[in-house]
Amino acid sequence: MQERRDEIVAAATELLEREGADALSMRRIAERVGIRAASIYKHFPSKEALEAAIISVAFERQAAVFERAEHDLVAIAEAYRSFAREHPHLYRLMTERPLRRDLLGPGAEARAAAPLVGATGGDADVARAAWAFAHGMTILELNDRFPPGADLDEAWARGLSAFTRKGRDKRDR
Amino acid sequence: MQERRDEIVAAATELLEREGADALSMRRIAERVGIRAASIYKHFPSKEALEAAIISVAFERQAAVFERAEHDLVAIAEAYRSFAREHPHLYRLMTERPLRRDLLGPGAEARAAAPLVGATGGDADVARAAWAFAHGMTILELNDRFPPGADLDEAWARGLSAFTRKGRDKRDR
DNA sequence: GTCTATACCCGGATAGAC
DNA sequence: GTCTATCCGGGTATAGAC
Repeated sequence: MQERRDEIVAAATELLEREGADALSMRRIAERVGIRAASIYKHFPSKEALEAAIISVAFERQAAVFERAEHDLVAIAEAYRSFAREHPHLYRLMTERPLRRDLLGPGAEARAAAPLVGATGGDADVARAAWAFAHGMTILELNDRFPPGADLDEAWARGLSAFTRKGRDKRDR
Repeated sequence: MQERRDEIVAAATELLEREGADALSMRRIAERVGIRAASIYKHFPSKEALEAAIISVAFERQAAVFERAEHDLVAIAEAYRSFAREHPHLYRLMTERPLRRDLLGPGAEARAAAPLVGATGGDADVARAAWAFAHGMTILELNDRFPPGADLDEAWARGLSAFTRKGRDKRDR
């Protein structure tokens, strides 16, 4: 009977994506499933555990998307940005707090990260820098922090060129 | 009698820095000032307005720090990271939500941003990319998102070199 | 400009019956 | 595994006296 568990995670994810983190209460989640809030505790020990399940599924979805852009840093960056724009509340839940890794599905985080590591030639420092850039652009855009007229495509291009051989050649030519 | 107003902002900032965003309630703030929560509404129309005042002061503090690192991107980046590590909860308040610019002190945001724009030679796209990188590194570090052994100094160096002439020369040599 | 009192709403979580 | 009932806590904000 893991089906009910999955159903709760799916309902919670949909609620989060539609209405944001403030709407993600045990009562609202239960309402969507058609049960009472207390019953969720038969499937998850705490709200935190349920959130970790939401995040685990989201990592797997991300991994599936990133793998399709295999080994191309620019394509991965585009997929990263698109995922966040399509699921802004989910993306925030995934990134804006420390991760409860002990509650995540095993390997989920690593699977989501693998394509980027591959695309940066296995250099972990460069991969981290590239991720930081991508996350920074993404979250600042979601939070409306750039000025209204800002050309974000151009800012992305300027930043990404730092992490690609081709980009450096082009800029320094 | 703006003194009381300033006193409230100072008390709220201290409370935020010590105990984090969850502790920042009108009741807790008032307690620190030695008044009742209801009295705060004689000085601020809403909690949001009080938060905006906290952020305005924080921008001015940031501006003062960044100006000391004038025109040197690496020095500004170091100051940026240091500010966030010294005031993590304040930094989160400043960055993790859309800004209520209509409630901020005039020019505060621009003064904090000016040193970075200057250091990137006035190229707004590069300045935005550099800011995104710095924010991404900073917030991911604050949220413990990098692996335990990660060499963040090195990741910072790799990313920053993208935005400096010197860095590019060195890497491509 | 501060107080008391309160309206009004929400949250996570547990006990115990069925 | 679901329910009802409840505990216990918290929050922003307002009314009206002083």
